[in-house]
Amino acid sequence: MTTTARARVRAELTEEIKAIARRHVAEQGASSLSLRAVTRELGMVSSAVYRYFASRDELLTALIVDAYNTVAAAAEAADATKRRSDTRGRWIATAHAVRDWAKANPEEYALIYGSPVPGYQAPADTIDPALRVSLVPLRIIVDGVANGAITTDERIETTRTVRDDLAQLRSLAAPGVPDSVLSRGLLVWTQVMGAISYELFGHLHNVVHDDDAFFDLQVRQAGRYLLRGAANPSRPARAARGGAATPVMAVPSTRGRGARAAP
Amino acid sequence: MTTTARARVRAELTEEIKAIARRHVAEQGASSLSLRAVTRELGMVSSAVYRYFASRDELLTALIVDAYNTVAAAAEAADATKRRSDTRGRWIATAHAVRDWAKANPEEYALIYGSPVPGYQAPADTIDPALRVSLVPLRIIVDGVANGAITTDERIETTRTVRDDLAQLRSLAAPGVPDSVLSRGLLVWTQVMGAISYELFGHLHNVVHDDDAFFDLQVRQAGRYLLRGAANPSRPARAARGGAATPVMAVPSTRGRGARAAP
DNA sequence: TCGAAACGAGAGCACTGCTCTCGAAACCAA
DNA sequence: TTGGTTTCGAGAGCAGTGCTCTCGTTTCGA
Repeated sequence: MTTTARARVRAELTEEIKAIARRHVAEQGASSLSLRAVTRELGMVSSAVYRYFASRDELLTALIVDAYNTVAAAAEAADATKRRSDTRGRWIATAHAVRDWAKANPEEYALIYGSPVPGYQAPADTIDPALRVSLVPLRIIVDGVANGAITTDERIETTRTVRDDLAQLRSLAAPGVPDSVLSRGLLVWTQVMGAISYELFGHLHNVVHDDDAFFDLQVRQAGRYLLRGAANPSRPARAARGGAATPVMAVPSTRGRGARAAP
Repeated sequence: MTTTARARVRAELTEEIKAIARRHVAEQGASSLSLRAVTRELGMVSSAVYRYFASRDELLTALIVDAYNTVAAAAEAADATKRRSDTRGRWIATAHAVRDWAKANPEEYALIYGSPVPGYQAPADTIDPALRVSLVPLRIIVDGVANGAITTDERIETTRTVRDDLAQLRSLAAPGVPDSVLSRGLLVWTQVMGAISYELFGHLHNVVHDDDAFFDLQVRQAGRYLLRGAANPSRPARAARGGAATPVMAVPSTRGRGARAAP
């Protein structure tokens, strides 16, 4: 209403600067983003951009915030395609959505989940959007525990400090989720992000060739673990129920036989 | 023997350049590494460094190779402190060693496991040292399968292409390890790296405060999964056959009750 | 011993982020 | 409508960067 013409054109120009910068980042990476190149493309002179962003880092921060929000939106949308009670389906869909976004926007992914570009400071503006992404898997876990899809019989040992951390996280975003499941959830989530980073940053080159199918396998395997936890040690590979701990060294050793095909 | 004086001083100077560059990277990050600053500290003029490294990227590549080798050495040393049959202990020690190195050398960790700094090319010189790191957990898994510490009864479904990838990896570095365990191993390893990256890059700020204890918890939890796989679905939460399992839906729903302490 | 190779110094190019100044335009209140 | 204030873009300039090229000097190897 009371938006003056100047304010409107300012908002538009700010958005335009971000759009061009985003394209440059997507094309050549964040480290080689040049303010001068952006303003050149806008027909402006380099000093003019400082009316809109105080520094190059501030522009990058704006891009980071946008990136967090778009990947969060993608995750939320994928999550919403499944029935709320379909814990496994929601998990798989969310993980794939994040990876798909990452593969479509690798430089933006690197911008937010790779090494921090400037020094080490994470500006306060970025923590809320960053949190928004993590809330998706957390909600899935909350629902999964509530409807029984996630088993809660696992027991963990840890320090008082970690239990406090988990309690705080529970009170903020994961009501009803016991420590063991909360820790398991963080575990599988960091696994998803680690797998995406490993793939995108080339650490699986020449090892995995069918990236799509491999990620799908990993996400399903991790999902199974998320829902059920680790197998009980007192019921080991042996068929025995009578206790029977794992028979260490009872399996024929395959050491020293060199490379050999396996099942 | 036949090393001329010139060759010797050249090797020394090359090493000195790398040392100074490494210090600069550790202090201010890789993105702000300046060749001119390095040569200035050496008392040389900027153009002289090009007699030793063809470009800034080539210097960074040398640092990357060194970083891979030092973290690999740290992992190998930690692995060697445990008995070979102690699969769980070796796993935990190796994971902690990598994290300890990462925390002691965060910028170098970011250099090799963060977003690739230059464009996307991973020079051929870096793939062998990078592989060296991954061989440590692979050896642990090979030994664990051989001596029965790792259960092999899990079954996975995936494509022919992924099975081929796994078979190739098995023939190269993991003899005797079935697909399911190999995939599980890659899963927990990417989890470890994901957890380290998450912590180092600040994604757990204000969520986890006792980083050390939390990482230890996660590594132990992941280690349990690595050894045993996920719990069996065919023996579900129902209180089937003597084995005290989780009663699905028999637990009072905690949704909507807000924050509540959990076991 | 002598030609060739390697080396360091220096100047220079094109580029960067960022600061400062200055005149014009837009805003808002009297 | 007028006049003071704020906002804006342009331009020049500073310090810094990676990298190239040239030019004497030093060292090597036949």
